[in-house]
Amino acid sequence: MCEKPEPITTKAAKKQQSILTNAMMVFAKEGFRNTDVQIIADLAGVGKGTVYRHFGNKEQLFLATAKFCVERMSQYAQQKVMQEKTLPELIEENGVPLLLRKIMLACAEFYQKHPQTIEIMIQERAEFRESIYPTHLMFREENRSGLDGIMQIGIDRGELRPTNVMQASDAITDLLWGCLISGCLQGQKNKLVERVESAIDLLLNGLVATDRSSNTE
Amino acid sequence: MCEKPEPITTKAAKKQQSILTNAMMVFAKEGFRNTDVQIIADLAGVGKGTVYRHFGNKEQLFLATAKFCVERMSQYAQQKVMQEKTLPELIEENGVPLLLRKIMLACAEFYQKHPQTIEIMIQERAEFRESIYPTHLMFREENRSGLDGIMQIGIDRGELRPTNVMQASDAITDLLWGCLISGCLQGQKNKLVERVESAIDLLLNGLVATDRSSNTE
Amino acid sequence: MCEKPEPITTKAAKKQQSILTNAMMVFAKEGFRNTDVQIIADLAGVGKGTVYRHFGNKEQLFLATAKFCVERMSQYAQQKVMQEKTLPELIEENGVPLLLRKIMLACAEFYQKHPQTIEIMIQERAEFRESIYPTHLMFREENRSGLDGIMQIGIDRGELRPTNVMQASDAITDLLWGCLISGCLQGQKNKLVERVESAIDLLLNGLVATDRSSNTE
Amino acid sequence: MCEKPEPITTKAAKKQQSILTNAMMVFAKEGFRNTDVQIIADLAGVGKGTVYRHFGNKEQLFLATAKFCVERMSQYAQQKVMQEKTLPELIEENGVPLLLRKIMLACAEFYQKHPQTIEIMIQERAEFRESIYPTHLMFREENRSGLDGIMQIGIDRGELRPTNVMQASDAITDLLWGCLISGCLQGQKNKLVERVESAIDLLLNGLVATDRSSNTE
DNA sequence: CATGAATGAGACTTCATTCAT
DNA sequence: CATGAATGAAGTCTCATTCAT
Repeated sequence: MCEKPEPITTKAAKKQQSILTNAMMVFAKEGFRNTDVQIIADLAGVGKGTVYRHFGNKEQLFLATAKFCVERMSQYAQQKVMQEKTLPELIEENGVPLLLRKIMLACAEFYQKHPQTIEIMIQERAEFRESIYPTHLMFREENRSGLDGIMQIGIDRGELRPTNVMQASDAITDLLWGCLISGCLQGQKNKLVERVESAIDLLLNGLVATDRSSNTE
Repeated sequence: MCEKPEPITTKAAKKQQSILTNAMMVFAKEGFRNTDVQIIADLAGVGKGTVYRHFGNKEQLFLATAKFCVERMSQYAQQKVMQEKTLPELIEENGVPLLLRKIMLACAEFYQKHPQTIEIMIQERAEFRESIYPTHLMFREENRSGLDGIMQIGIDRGELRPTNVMQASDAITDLLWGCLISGCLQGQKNKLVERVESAIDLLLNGLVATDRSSNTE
Repeated sequence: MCEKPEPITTKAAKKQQSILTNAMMVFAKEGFRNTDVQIIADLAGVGKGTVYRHFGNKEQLFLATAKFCVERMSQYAQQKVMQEKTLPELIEENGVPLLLRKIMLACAEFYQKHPQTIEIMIQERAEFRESIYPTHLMFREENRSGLDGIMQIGIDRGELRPTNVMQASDAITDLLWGCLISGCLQGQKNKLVERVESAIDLLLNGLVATDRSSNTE
Repeated sequence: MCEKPEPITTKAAKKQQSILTNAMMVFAKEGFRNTDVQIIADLAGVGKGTVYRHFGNKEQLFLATAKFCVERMSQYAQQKVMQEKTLPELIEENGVPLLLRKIMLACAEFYQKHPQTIEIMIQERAEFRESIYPTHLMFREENRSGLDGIMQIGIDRGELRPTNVMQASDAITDLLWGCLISGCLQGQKNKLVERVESAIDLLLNGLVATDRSSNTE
């Protein structure tokens, strides 16, 4: 039961985790510039010096926090969508449109549970502007080929209209982010999933009436 | 008629304009917290005290700047789309889908010309979070009924699929914002229009292949 | 009586003077690193920000203080020795050996009155080491040609032994500094003049018995 | 009796030596306040705690370093000058003036080889000011009687002019220090010996032309 | 009404010292 | 006895805001 898993690594890691978790909360709540590192240290139950020992300076602490957030998101979505299956299995099971929907909803779920992550991304841009490449976009780039691949398969399978795959990837991701950010700004952090859901459905099926003989009938 | 364009007020107004314009540039480039009010005063060619006399404090200066940005955007889009015509005329001329497309592109055009506006919106959230309602969302709310109305007409005319109008409005606006922000973050401020264009087209027509009957046939 | 001399320049200059004077005292008493700029500000009766406004940062404040010290020394010695006369007049009046003696004693007098200056020079070296050229050595370089010139004249007049002028200049200045520093370190800041006096006399006349004929006779 | 040269003590002594040697280098290069004890510990290959165990605190470590420097100097000069001979033998061999010259040059040689020692002395004053009696002056005091004695003998032997012995001792030592410090500050650490040599020669023989009888002849 | 010098609260960061391991 | 992670006091510097001129 009590397997005693590497005590040394664990203790140091625990402390780092604690600092990052609290940093996430405080940065999200107060904003980067408005955050006093002392507060984070206090909440994490460590001295201010310890925070600096581990992360160097406030900027690096923030960047580490941003990375931490995105990684948690990545893990969550991976687990939620994949559930130990392979991509072909998932496509076979769901079909491409439904799979895309599931992926987006999995992301939305995470952000609804941890809306601080969105605030952190906004803070990151607000503070660093062009000087760094946004953490969550790095995640997006890393997974872009996956998304593009799925879309291509969807087109090949005749489930998606034959469109430019990259533009479609951008559109679906931009839509997700638009929903998340607007949702946050409107103070509806607890309705992110449904907002994303309805938006994705509209994107998948289109707003325009498909001709459509049937309508006039 | 209006023979004396009150020179005094005008001079004061000019100064305010100058301050706001420079504030916009500096806030967008440096971020709210990283901006020294002195710099804005210098660029505007006035003393620091004057800035404070006109705007009270740094926060109010920023908020005035944000409002200034959004109003400029509003004017631009209005003019670009309406061109002295009435809404019914526009719909008759373009049809609803094309009109929606035009509206979105007009907005995108403005933001591509003045990407600082996007940065300002990000700064606004980053600094004030829940404490104020975002300036650009106020614009969105004000024009929501217009957008909703157009969509309803589209549905009634059989040009749009019969969907929840408010959800569709949200989706199209979220998509716009997603494109703008992601475009900015990716350092592609000069491709905002084409990004919005391809995304809107996808949203209008949908990703999923329609009347698949024909495909399988 | 009350001539009202340029009030603007004077007021700003007065404040700078006040800051420098107090900086000199505090730096000399506490050492550069051990000095809190706040203390200097308090003593000068200004805010900390004012000190930074005028001098940029602590290092520049210190360097300005060092320069201030050396300039005061320079003025003092100039006035004390020259007394409105020209160099030839002085030489004619005193002869070279006596003039050298007077110069050294004038310097020594200043340092005895303001021993902080010596401490400042020590601090300068202690803090900046090779990174800057010592302020008081710059003064020394500037006046080197003068000293060398006097010595050359002394040799030409047969009052000084024909030695290497530059080495002699170095020796006499090094002796001065050795006296000043050692005097300070031994806590005999109020005996600097007499220490210098006796040392200079020994250097002028030499330690070795001049054979010499007369002695053995 | 003491056949086992206590290996434990020796090992500890080795560590102390290593710490002191490295402390000397770092203190001389970085200055007292700018030195991070961690750096010394790293260079010495021990933990920071060990440094504190051995020396108590940073100040005591520095003072120990200063003492270490002066002792090394003392040993060097002793060995270089005395070479297993007694004082009378040396005087007989060289005569007093030449012996004085040798002593000064021996000191200068050491400082030229280890100019850090000079920096350490400057640091000592810069940091501690009146609070401690300078380490190298303690050495000077200890050997003062020796120097005074030699001078007295020189006078008695008719080799030196009959001057105040203590003043002469001070002058010659001050001259040495003036040369060392000025040489260092001018960035001529590798010319200390020649600087001292020429200065001492001038002090011994004087600047003023002697027996001017011959001149007028 | 405009100005910009002065202010000082506030936040980052360093590093001497301690102490649990 | 050695270590080095943790601590927090202390000091630098910035900049929003004020106010005398």
